[in-house]
Amino acid sequence: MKITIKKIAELANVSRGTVDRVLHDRPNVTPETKEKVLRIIQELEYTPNLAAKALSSNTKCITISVVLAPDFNPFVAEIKKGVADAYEELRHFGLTLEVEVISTLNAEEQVKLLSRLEKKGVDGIAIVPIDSELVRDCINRLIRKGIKIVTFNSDIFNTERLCFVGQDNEKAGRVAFSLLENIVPAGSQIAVIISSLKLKCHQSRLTGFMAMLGKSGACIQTVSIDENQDKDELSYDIVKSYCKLYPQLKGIYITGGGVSGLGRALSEVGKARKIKVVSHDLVDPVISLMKEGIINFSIGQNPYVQGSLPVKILFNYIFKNEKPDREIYNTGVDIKTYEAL
Amino acid sequence: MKITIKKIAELANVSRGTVDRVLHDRPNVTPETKEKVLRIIQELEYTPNLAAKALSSNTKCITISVVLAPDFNPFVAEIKKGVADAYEELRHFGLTLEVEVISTLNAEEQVKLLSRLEKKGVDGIAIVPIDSELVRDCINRLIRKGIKIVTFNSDIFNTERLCFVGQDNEKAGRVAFSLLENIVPAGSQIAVIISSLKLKCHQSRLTGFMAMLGKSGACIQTVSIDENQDKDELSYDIVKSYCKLYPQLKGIYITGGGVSGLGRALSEVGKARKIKVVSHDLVDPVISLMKEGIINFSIGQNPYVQGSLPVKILFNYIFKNEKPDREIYNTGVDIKTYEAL
DNA sequence: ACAATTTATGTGTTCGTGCACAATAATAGG
DNA sequence: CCTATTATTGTGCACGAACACATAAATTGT
Repeated sequence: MKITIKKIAELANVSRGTVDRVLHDRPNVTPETKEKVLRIIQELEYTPNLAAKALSSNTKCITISVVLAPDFNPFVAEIKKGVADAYEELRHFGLTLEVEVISTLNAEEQVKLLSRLEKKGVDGIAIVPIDSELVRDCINRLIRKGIKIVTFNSDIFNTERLCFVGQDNEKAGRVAFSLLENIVPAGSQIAVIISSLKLKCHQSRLTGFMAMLGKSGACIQTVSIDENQDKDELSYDIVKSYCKLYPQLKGIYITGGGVSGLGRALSEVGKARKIKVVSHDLVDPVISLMKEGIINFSIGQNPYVQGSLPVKILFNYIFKNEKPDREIYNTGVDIKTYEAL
Repeated sequence: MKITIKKIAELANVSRGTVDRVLHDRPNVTPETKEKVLRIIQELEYTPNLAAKALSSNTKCITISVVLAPDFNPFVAEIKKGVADAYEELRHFGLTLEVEVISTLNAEEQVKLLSRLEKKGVDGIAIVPIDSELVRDCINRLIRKGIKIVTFNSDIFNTERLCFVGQDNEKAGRVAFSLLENIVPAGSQIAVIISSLKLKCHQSRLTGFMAMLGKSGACIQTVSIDENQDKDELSYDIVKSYCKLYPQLKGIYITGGGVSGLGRALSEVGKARKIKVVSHDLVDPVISLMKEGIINFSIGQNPYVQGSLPVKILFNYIFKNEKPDREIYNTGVDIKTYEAL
């Protein structure tokens, strides 16, 4: 049995127009009428027919922009695929989509782009925000203007963004630990190279990793934690010094970039494939090193979903008025070996 | 710029009705008219507005049935979630969905169910087919009657099913090898327990696994391959004899069920956590054993996609007349540790 | 009390397709 | 040549929601 506006109107002894006004919370309806209609709507569990909705309001399409930096590369392809699929699914409902790619990780440029989108009058934005005051203020301004914003891949705090779609970094850290624990002998010494202790996502990875260490039965020991700022040169130096300081070192967990430097150092000191390595993401240097067997596992974060879900969330909110049911949507913690790519 | 049937009609100097006839390949259009209209359609890259399409033809909805056996359990929840999400996405286009659960792996019952669906007049069926002549014949009969069928999770050969959605088992086998190679010392002896050498999917897993052995640089050796018919008792006996015959055994790859028996045997001979184990799927006994550390990795196969994709494929074919672009859709080879669940 | 407003409610039309039916053109049969 | 038949083409309406506009009821001011 199909519930339509017309049917509700009949049951409530009012016209279609009145039901429409109630549904859209428009003025000029007496409280009693409104309540009566609302009750019937709830009783019959009315849900609007999206096809009809799209058809009738297709003159004024929804516009959603996806903003992403093209730097983290093999990633971006998957993100774009996710965005494209979501669009294909939703365009029939009157969604217009624009993908804006900024070529730098520059906060000013991102703000400039956001301001342009604001002027253009987009309804929603999915963005990988750069964590800076400039961007934060800009995002909050757009949100106050009624533009809906979802962050993905990397979050930005103190904003009223709808929600965030990205990895559960603590879980990723726990998984990294369990992988290392599996591939090194019991009691082994392992070390951690973290991008920056200041960055939330890397902090979380470390937190998750260390939490596992604290558990009973943990059979490896962490001997050192160093920052490499995602830099190959720093990784290189750090790994070289590790090999000197800890000749018994059996594993390294590297939370971010700079894997090439690590690979070079390990090869030079003849420890490649002897010291086991767990890294993150499936960027090109990681894939190469996995192929060579120098990196044993890398933890992926499902860029496809990071592309598709924000678009869907924005659409559901703007078009269907369905609020996202949580503030953080975690994409997978995907364990990858070279063969599993 | 939006291309509609009306616009095409104007450009071709014909009526909407004629364009409609051309679009649906209906009779009574002169070849010249048809060609003219077809040319314009192609030139303007007309794509029908799905919303309008759904709206106009929502009296005669498409009906798709999903048939699955509830045996492989935690799985089924995810499959159902996938089905539900696909439905939620497509119901606005006039899709009706029915999920039929058969409680046995009995071929006759499955045939009975299929015949019922046939009489009922469903448009499409997504099914985990039981590999038997009975089912094969039945499926082919329904297909000849015009019912579209997609298989998932497990395929059935010599049928004209639209396509199959399931795991790439050879890849899974390769991944299993790489996991074992990572977690046992170089040169270790490992053994394989396969469900049945007669079942295609398990064969493929073994093929993938052995292919890796053949590669240069493979640093483990396989000492034994045995069938356990998914039975715990057989696993138990096999593992016990392994431990006796190969005191140096360091790893086991088990391609199917019967993991509990394996776990029991390992514990009894004091080899639990000493012999590393890679298994398949995330059924309850596997999860328990992963928690205990007895199974180190299990390879999942993305039941969510196995639920959602067949529904989408059927819908696209029946509603939009879009043929699937391949015959086999591989769902992921998901490496799982207990922490990554 | 009556016109001018404001507030509440009702109606008609639009979106793009699909399909039933109406109208016209072409052909066949006598 | 005219009618019966068939092939071809054209038109109207329905689907369900949104919105502009039309009407009716209630309120205000004088």
